[in-house]
Amino acid sequence: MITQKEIGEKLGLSPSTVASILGGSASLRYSKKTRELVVQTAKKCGYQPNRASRAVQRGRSNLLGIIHFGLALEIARKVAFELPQAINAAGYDYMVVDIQWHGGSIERVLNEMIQARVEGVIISNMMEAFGSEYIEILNRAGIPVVTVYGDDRLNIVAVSNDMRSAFCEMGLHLQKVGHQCLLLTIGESQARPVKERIDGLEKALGEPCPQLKEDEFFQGWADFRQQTHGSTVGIVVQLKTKSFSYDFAAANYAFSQRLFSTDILPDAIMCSNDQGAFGVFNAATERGLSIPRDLAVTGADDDEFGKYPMFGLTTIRSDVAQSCAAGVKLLKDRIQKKTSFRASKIFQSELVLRTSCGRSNPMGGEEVAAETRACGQDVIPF
Amino acid sequence: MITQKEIGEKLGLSPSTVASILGGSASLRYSKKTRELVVQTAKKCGYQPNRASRAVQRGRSNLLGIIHFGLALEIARKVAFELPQAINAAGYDYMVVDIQWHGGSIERVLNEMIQARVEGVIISNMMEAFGSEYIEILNRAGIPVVTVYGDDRLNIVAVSNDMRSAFCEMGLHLQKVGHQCLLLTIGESQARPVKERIDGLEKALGEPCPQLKEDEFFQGWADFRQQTHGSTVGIVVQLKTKSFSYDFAAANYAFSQRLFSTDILPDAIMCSNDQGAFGVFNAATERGLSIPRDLAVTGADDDEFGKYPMFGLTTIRSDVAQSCAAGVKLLKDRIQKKTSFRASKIFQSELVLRTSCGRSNPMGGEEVAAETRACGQDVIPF
DNA sequence: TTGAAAGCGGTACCAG
DNA sequence: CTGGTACCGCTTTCAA
Repeated sequence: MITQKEIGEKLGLSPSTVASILGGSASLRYSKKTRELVVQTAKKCGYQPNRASRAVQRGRSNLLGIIHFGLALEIARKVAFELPQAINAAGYDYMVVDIQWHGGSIERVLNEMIQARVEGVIISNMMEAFGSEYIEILNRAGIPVVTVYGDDRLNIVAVSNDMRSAFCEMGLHLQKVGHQCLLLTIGESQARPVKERIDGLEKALGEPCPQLKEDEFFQGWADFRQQTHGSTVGIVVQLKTKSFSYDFAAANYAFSQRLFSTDILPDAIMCSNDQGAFGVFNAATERGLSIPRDLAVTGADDDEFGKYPMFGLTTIRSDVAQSCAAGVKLLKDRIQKKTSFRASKIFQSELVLRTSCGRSNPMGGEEVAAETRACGQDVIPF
Repeated sequence: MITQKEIGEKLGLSPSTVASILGGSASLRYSKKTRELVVQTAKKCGYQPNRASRAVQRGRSNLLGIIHFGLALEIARKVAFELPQAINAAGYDYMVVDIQWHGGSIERVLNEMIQARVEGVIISNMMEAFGSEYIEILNRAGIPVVTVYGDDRLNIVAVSNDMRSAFCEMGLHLQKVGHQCLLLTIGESQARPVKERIDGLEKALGEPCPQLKEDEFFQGWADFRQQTHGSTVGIVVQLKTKSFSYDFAAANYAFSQRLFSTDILPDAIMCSNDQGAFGVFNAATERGLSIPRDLAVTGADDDEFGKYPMFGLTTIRSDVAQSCAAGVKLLKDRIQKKTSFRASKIFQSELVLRTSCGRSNPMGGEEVAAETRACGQDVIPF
């Protein structure tokens, strides 16, 4: 790989001349002839600036770090797709790391980022495993952090969509079409996105829901169903999920198998995301149950698969590009010290009504005709 | 972020002393007291080496580049998961880029890699869009290239699994259980992994198959089916897929809808991958067809979803970790000039028999009982 | 056992 | 218009 110095030697020019011309900063002061000569030679020899040298000299890397927690969820892949574009648009380059790629070692991932001297970090779908001790590591290194679709309990700047309003709307709709016993499945996380889902359901029901672990739930399920028959109720069931991976499909599949084997069905199962809903669908099919005839199922995230008539999944859609762009903007502001205070951002989502929740009008022809409804409002707290 | 120089100033030591101790190379020559002092101080102050400075001085980045073409396919995500681990195990760090993240601009991605001075590049699931002009760019920059599950027509070192043997085995099995008219759907790529699938099917049939574009296929389908009734035949149908994205599910869904609307069914549809098979499943369900009662469907890649009883998808399983490790090893050898010649590697795969291909014995209890059968042999050509 | 010094590939400032 | 020079953070060699 050719260097500026070598180009200078080739042309009988000093390295600083070549540097000024290729660096672009003061290139206009040089004669057109020299400029063209240098630029042409550089191109001919395939010169590309050395990012590392530039970073050393400038004292800044121009890099933002992106941290993922696995890309199994389609929503995470949407973020993975949008963030780099938003970052480039903001004039930064980026480096991507997935906690899973390092066997779950968060510390190692953070050290890589610090060694690369990233100027800021964006964490996608931040899980609880990312505790305050890790935020502290980044703080000590002077690296600001923003999370997109993550937990904001650690006093981090967070961008998210208003899942509370969305799940409330969904709960209201389920009631409207006649469902009374609503079951919400969540994972082991107690992070904000999860809390919002629960809050939303409770708001729709007008009362708090019991929140049970899987085993507790099955101990009381039969009695509960009998006693509450005829009234509108909700239960939150906390499923076991592996840490560092979102195996919602498997968790909801296993839970549904067990649930269906009791032969006592709720009216609707609301899953935290579409992956979970697919797990319910699989268990239902296996058991010979039909959705939505025997029970309704809903998800969240608007995965591609849910659009197919096999599922026709009622879900919640968020504008991922919007959130990613906002996250990058907030991070850039923090890097440039434009904001010293916490300035999270919440966007509204859309309720997408398809067939799985038992709507009256059936699906259309070639494509599933989906209604959508805006949920929540764009909010800037603090 | 503290530097070695600053640690030296703090302790009244010269920067080179600090450097030698923290760099590890010659640290044993220093007194135990000095060593511990430096190491403790560094830890206390959160010192982390500056990757860029180190790269500048050493003249090498210690980085390998990973290029993806989208992570929608589960097999691509498996590669994304395994490669970093294999790379770290080989003593390198890595940078990851997805062509999709840059709106499909391969050139831009390559320039990022070159500017980061990666010492080698691994391309995952390389598509045809990655033409010889791009290989040429990397060659000129002196960067060796290896592809895992990619095309090897460009004279690149390639690691792959023996899809020819696997598809042959699958074709033979389908015949064994009574299927005669076998339809193989492929995308627009003519890359080696695709060719191998076709070759495998043709080997199983003992004769070449006609290869048709979607429209051509439907022109002759009814006649063809009638004329070949009672004999074992195969057709390859080339579906339209978007470049830079593997939307196999959508392509196979659309094709199957059209196919099923003719009311003339093949005995089996073999898809290039499981995603495609899911598309067929969706179209079949929509049409009220049952798999495998009305027709058989097979895939490849062994996606998680295919294991569920909803699909019970017969598929082909490859050891991704094995291929990734081999790819990294080949790349490392090329970087260290241990191999000047082409040395690709082919591993065997496994045929996973589930219910979708219409086997006699039905699925078991909790899990789908799958038979598996080894396909092909580990081969080192050249 | 320690430190001085050269150098990696750039950037940026200033003198001529 | 062009070139000299200092410097960024780190590595490595060699002399003390």
